[in-house]
Amino acid sequence: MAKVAKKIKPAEDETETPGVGHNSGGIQGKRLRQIVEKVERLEQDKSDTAEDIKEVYTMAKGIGFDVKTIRQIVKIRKMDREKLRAEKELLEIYMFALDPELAEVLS
Amino acid sequence: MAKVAKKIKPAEDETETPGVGHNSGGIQGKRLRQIVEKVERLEQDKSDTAEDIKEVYTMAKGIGFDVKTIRQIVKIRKMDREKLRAEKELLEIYMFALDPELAEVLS
Amino acid sequence: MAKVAKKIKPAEDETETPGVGHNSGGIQGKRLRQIVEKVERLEQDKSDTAEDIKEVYTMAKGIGFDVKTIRQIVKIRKMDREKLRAEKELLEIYMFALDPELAEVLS
Amino acid sequence: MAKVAKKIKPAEDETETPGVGHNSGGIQGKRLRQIVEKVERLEQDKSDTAEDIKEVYTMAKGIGFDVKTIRQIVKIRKMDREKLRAEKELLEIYMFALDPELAEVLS
DNA sequence: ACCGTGGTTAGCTTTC
DNA sequence: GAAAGCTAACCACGGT
Repeated sequence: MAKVAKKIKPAEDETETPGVGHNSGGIQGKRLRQIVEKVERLEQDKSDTAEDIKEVYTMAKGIGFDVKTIRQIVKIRKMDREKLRAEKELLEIYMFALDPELAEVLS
Repeated sequence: MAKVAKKIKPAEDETETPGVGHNSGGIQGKRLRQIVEKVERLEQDKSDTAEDIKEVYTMAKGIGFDVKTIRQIVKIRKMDREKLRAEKELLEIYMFALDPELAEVLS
Repeated sequence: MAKVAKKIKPAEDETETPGVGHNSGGIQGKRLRQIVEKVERLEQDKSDTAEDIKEVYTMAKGIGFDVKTIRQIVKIRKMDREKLRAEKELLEIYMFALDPELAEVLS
Repeated sequence: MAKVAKKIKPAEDETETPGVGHNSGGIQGKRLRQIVEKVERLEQDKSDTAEDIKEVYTMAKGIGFDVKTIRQIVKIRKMDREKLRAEKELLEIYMFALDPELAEVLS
């Protein structure tokens, strides 16, 4: 179910009643617009970067590399990194189990 | 099976023998590494940006906004933009139909 | 790895031991075959329909219409429908924000 | 580049000048609408069938089968069929090379 | 080179 | 409130 600001109390204080009330043009409406625009800018960045990645692959292909292979390499290296991270995390859990204070210090 | 460099001719010229052959440590190996690392950096950027977006939503939720609503707004605004783009494209197609030369000039 | 039947209990009851075990020729194997064939029939339908769509476009082209234009029109009309749906959804979210109980009644 | 009916001749005969002209409301406009609606109906069929496939998988999952595995099976069987078809085609080519007339009769 | 499809992942929902 | 199931975005692939 959709709650937008479940149980909106009578709203004495503007700063505590955001959401989608009738004061959309007020201070909160401004805030909302800022948030929306911020998200949109970030999503634009994201797809720009995706474009850049595509370009790199296109270039690589242009000089004779096989794109599919490179994708595989990137994927495998990523898996390696994640595996490493997981192992590191496990190590920390062990350390914490053996000596919580020391683990806290080292982290 | 992955073909990495279709034209595996004797390779007299380094610049024409990319791929991941046994000369991985050579000039092409270096080039490949550069490409892979470039892609990895860009993908890191991309997921960093995804993180930022998440943070914005989390923050918005913290000050009382409903995340679902904001997502929906962002989605609709995006659809608006895409629809506009699609209509513009259709218009161009129509113009070509009516007068290809004029359309060419205006584009 | 592919897990086919997580709960591999001793299987006294056929109805609770599906999967692709060694009893492939048994009751469950039969069931599996039915499912696979059902899916295959449906996928056949799907690509048949895709063929039909292609034929319509080919015919349209044959009588002088521009396929790209028609595709664009279809796409825009689809976007219209989706946008309408999205806006309706947003409206509901807003209504919940303003008065959850009333919204519940109206939905 | 977008051509909608490249080089539209002066159009003396309505039946030979479809496309996107200014007579959109006329006989050709009607024809266009029929085509668009036909495509839309077929695309609806297509996604309905896709829905049906999903349902089958959901049901299969419900009785304990692993969906991913079944997908693999369907895919492999499809590849088999295509391979068979390719081999059959190759056989026909051979037969045609050896005895064109006989091949013609058998096809 | 683009479009459409299929598979994967993440977010949202629902249940315990 | 956490865990499981489901929907929808994302991404890589194959065909045209």
